[in-house]
Amino acid sequence: MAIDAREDTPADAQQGVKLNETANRGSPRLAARQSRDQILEAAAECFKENGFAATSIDDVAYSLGATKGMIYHHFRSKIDLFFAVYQRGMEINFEATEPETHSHAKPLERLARMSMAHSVALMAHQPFQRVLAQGVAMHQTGSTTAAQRDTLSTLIKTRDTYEELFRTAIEAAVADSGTELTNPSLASKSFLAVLNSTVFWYSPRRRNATAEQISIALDLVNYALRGLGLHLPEDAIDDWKKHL
Amino acid sequence: MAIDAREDTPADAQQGVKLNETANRGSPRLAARQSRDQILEAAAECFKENGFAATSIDDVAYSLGATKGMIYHHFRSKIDLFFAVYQRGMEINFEATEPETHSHAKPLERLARMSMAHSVALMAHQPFQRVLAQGVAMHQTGSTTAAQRDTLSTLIKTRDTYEELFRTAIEAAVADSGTELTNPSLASKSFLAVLNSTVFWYSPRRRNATAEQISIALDLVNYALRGLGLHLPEDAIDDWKKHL
DNA sequence: TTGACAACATACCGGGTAGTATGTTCCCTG
DNA sequence: CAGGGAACATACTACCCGGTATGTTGTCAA
Repeated sequence: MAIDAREDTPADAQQGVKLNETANRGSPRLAARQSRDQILEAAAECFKENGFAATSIDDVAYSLGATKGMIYHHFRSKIDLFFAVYQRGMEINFEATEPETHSHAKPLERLARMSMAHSVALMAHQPFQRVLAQGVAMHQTGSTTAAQRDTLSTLIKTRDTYEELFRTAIEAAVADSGTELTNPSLASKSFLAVLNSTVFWYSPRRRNATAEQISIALDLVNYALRGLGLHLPEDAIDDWKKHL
Repeated sequence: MAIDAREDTPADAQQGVKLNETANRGSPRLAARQSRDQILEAAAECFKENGFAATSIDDVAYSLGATKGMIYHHFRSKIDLFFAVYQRGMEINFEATEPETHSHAKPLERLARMSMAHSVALMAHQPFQRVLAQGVAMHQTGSTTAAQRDTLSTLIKTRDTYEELFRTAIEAAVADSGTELTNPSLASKSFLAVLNSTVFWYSPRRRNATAEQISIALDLVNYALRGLGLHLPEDAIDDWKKHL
């Protein structure tokens, strides 16, 4: 009986689409998890659209066909909801990229694989990624209370360790190529700036845009690597092109 | 008598610093211009700190030691103020970069000079540049009324022509080098992404940070050019290093 | 001198929104 | 088959903030 749990298509999270009123009947814990996930996706979409400050809890609730009470049942405050979305965004990135760091491939190929994974994940989960960007901007400035600043700092540290993944991979690849970087910190910042640039202009064309995303990612990775003085071998490129 | 007009140091635009109460006595037009400029800088700072939506007119007024009435005397609405700041930011960029486009130097050097000018201006006027970024983000999403969307579109077009400056300079430099770009649009986007990346992490150390800024800009331009498959000649690099 | 106007400050209004307090409806356990 | 609690919805409040209406002061032109 626990399985009238709906397989929600993401498209279900649209404006005014009432949640199945007989839903959330199974294990309460499971139901809560699903609701929470739906809130996170809806919130990510809203935050992406209008930014944190300009998004009201009612906006998020309405996009779920639910009410404010529901959201405050799952999250203590608006900022808490934002933090949760941020965290989910980081989880997405880690799950996409971290496995590649354990690859036994050569440093250059490992870096390339990480970069491709990162870039594609970025385009595939745009709303969450824009929230990440907002969170970083938030951290540089004023997030009112001390408690908020604390949690935010914690979240940013997660991001820092994520960037650290690339930093070490970059240095390994450069060292392996026999060259050297004048300013490793700046280089890795620039490297990620290229990969992250899609956040500001990319929006998926249609369903199953993965081919398009891979193609873009390949170009970006190529550019970013050349900036470091590295070059992706032809066979590796062809390997990726098969996926499109 | 028109010159008790103060030479305002930027540091004067601090929280709670009352404007000289006997100021703005000279030509009313001149006084208005000064007030307007002060508002623009204060607003840029506030928008940079907390973002457009989270910044109140009272915030901006308070940072000037003035009141809401003063600001509404110079600007019709909050969004109008934002647009004015945006426009000022674009003016800054054009004044810095556009002269270099008329240079008779070789395409590569011209592109390099443009990029350096752009990058340094970006770091020297950070608050305005962050407002530019916000404006772009705003444009991608929802800016309520139709009139606002119109003016915003106009402003974005200014930005597009600015990017066009780089686009053509990039293609000229690449063509001159004998190579070719697989995807010119993506390449120029990546190129600017590198140069613009400072907006998200750079904050000036102390007074007269121009040396630091030039040094950073040089690294960024180097990276961005290599991404295109180009290389800045050593003597050009040395030329810039003299300025530091 | 006067009065018109620029350049503000003060006072106030109304809509929107974060957060809360309180129902209501199921489910699941004992 | 109670009744406790999870998972919401409804109703309400208090506050913030954009915008306006109005007051005040100095200046300049006639």
